[in-house]
Amino acid sequence: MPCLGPVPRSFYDRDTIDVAHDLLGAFLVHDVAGEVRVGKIVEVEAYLGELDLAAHSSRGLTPRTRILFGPPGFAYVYLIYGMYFCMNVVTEREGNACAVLLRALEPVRNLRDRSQGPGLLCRAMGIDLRHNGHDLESPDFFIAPRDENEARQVVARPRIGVAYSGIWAAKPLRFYLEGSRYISRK
DNA sequence: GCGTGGATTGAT
DNA sequence: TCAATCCACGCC
Repeated sequence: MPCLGPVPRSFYDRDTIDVAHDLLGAFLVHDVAGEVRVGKIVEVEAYLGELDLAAHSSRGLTPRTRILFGPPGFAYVYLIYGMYFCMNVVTEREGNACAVLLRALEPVRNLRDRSQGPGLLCRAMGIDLRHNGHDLESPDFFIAPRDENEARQVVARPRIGVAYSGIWAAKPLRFYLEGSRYISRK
């Protein structure tokens, strides 16, 4: 069982790869009209800021990427392919436009639809554009910490769907829990 | 104003 | 392999 309550903002105000690792096994919690949906994060991707050609922030500060350039601990949600949403958590200090994409959840409570893959994750959790810029310190939508005593193995692989990003495409910035049956793809 | 393409997904 | 579906963003 997840211990209830959000991780502090300082959790996000760290190196993005460290945050990505510590998000694996943590719990995404969203109160949807009184129904509390909970999923265990089993797969993420790190996006390392303006230098990372796979990151949205690599094209600079625009209306869409405003949240990425802001302080850590906020949700960056965007529409992809006109039909799905993707959720990131903003990391590192304000101005370092880094983030971690949440890619797959293991269902814990009130998750009836599949949540493997960033689009399905948002659909199952009831996340959409209204949550862009949401402060993850708030009680209705937050991330609760993982159990640090739980044994686990983290696998690093190239990120999905970023073949256009040159040398950044091959970097092992996708992380998942080894053995989880809920990761989005092999 | 117009054209292009995307951090996806599921069907063919 | 491809279509669904829509908007951000670059360029005219």
